[in-house]
Order: sequence, then structure tokens, then C-alpha cells
Amino acid sequence: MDRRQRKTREAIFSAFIEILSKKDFNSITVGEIIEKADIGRATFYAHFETKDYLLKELCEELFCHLFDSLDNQNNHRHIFECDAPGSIFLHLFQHFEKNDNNILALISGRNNDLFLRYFKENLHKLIESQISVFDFQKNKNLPESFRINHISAVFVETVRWWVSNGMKENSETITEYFFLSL
Amino acid sequence: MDRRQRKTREAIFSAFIEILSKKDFNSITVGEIIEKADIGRATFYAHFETKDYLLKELCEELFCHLFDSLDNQNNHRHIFECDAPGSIFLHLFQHFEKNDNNILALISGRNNDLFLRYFKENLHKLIESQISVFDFQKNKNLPESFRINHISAVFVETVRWWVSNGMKENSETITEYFFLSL
DNA sequence: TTCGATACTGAACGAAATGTTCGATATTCA
DNA sequence: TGAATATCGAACATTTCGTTCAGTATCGAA
Repeated sequence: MDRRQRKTREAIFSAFIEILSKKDFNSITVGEIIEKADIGRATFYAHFETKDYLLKELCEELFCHLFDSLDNQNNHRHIFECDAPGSIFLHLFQHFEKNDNNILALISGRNNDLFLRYFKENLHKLIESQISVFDFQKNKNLPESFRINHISAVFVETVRWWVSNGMKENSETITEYFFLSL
Repeated sequence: MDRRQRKTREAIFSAFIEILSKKDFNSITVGEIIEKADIGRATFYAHFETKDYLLKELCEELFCHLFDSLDNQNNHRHIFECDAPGSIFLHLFQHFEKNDNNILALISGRNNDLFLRYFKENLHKLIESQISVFDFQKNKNLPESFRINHISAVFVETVRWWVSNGMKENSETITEYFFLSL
């Protein structure tokens, strides 16, 4: 990708994130974004069809990054076999703790539902692949699709509670909460 | 309230619900609503300041009704003592099953996040008052605010799963799922 | 370094939606 | 019946949207 394109795209994302942490998504205008990003109006529309697509691409960028980095760690784990099974969830909490990609500004702002929904969708696949970790609650005879939805929902809600309560617990403790509450 | 006001308000709500079940909230215009409700533009704004307030008042109306009717049933229960503790959740599922107030169109449409968030807020209070029902999972030593958030989240997600999977289970079964998954 | 390709600028535009105003009309309820 | 009030509906300024286009700046490959 052209360096100019990268810079513009980055400027738009960055402006958008900053505004998102302060204002409701619906009330944000394209005019605001291009002013803060300091780009021309036509340029914005050359990159993103609408405000909704901008949001979609931002989410994809953020969560693809997040889950890709997990996959890498996962591969390392397979190679060195140094991690406990299920520690992938600890890694997730640690990512939030480190606030990679300013993700905290988004999932703690007033638009957090927007992001947590995307997050949950991505989680679904991860949990499906890790479902064996949760065999301990298999005896309850609940349908598998129910269980997967349940587990990802509980994870997302654990994150929500943690963040909105000031993240006073460390990532190990919150991981424990997550598994205990399942 | 003046009969004219009631009729107008009802027409607006009804039109809004119908449109909500088909379109994304953000893309709905006031023009559409007043056209379907068949009222004058000025009349709409005499009733609701903005589209967001309309949504807010709709939610309040729906969920206040729902929880008020529960309170009544609850009082009956106190009087006759014929129900098992915790059956209040069965009653909730039954309300959805009967599709009171067309609530299903809303929580199964593409805007269900909007309503489920409001629903969860209302649930919070209910669950706080019913927390003794969940003593069985108290031994996990999780903070009470975490537990309350957890329980309401699991309830909401159970409803979401149930509805989006076509409500194949009856309300007794889904109540069982809810309690089993806690 | 050059040069063709491409991305950005910025102003201007029509279209659509917003929220308000106001005089005229219709309805309500006491 | 009559005073109060809700609705109508058209008109209005304002804001936002999404597009167009000619001119300028930047890029990357040769």
C-alpha cells in the first residue's frame, strides 16, 4: 500500500478513535472526523464508503491483530509446550491489561457495546477451537451451540465488568474469575 | 393524558416498532416514522425531542410493563405462596414466549443489542432483589457485583440464544438451561 | 533523476434530513 | 357550549451527506 494511503488511513483511524472515546457513535459526523484527521473530504470517501464501514474496518483491524497475535503465541506454545491449556484466555486479559492498540479507550467508552459485539463474534471461533478446555462443564448436557455462546458471552461480560470497575484485579485474578464463573 | 395524545403516541410507537424490525436504527429517519404513523412533522417533535428519546421511551414503556407485571405476579406469589423461588425467571421466559407487546420483533431484529442492553439494566435490579435464589454459587467467593453482572448477563444471553435459534425449546426447558449454565 | 501513475486538495454542488415556526383546523373535556 | 389544546401542513434555515472535478503533491519504478 502506498505510503500516502497508509498515512491517511492511520490519521482517520486515530481521529475516529479519539472522537469515539468522547462521543456517541451516532452523533459523530464525517465532518468532525476529517477535521480532526486533517484531510480533505473527498479523501475520506476515497477510503471509506460510509461511517459504518469505517467502524467495521477499525474493528477488523483491531481484533484481527489481537487474535492473530494469539495464534502466533499459540503456535509458539505448540512448539515449546510451555503453557497450560486455556492460558490463551489469560493472554487475552493480558492484552487488555497492556492496552494494546488503545483498545481500552474503545471498550470502556460509551460505545463499548459496539466493540464488544465484534469482539464476541471473533471469540466464537476461538472458543470453538478451544472447546476441549471446557470439557469440565460438559456433563450439564446443554446443546453445544448454547455452551459456546455461553462461554464467549461470559468472557465478554467478564471483560466488561473488569474494565468498567477500573481493572483493579490483575490479569491472573480476572482469569480465575472467568473460569470460576463458568 | 388527552385521548389525542395517546393515539398519536401509540401510532408513533407502533410505526417505530414496525420499522425497527426491518431496518437498522441509525438508518431510520424521522420522515419515515411520521409517514408510517401518518402524523404531522410538528406533531412528532411535540412528543419526542429526538429519535433517541423515542427509543428510550419505548424501552422504558416495554420493560416497565414487563417488570411491573412481574412485581404483581410476585405479590400474588407472596399471598398464595404457590410458586417456587426463582420461578420469576420462568415467568420472564413465558412473557417472551407469549410475545407480549410484540417484544419479540424487537429482540430478534437486527437491533436486538439496543433492547437487550436496556433489558439487562432492568434485570440488574431484579437480580439484586432475588440474589438469595443464587446462593448455591456463592461459595465461589466472587465479588457480589461480579456475580450480579454475571447472572444478568447469562440471562440476557440465554434469551438471545433462545430467540435467535427459533425458540425451539419451551420456557421450562430454557429456564433449566439458564440455571444449569450458572 | 526522471516520469508516469496515483493520492490528496478544496471548493462547490444537489439531495436529503433535521428541527422549528405559525396560522388554520379539529378535538377534547369540563 | 366554549375555552383549552392537539394536530395539521407547509414553509424555512441549517446541517450533513456523498459526489464531482480540476489542480497539486507525492510516490515508486526504471
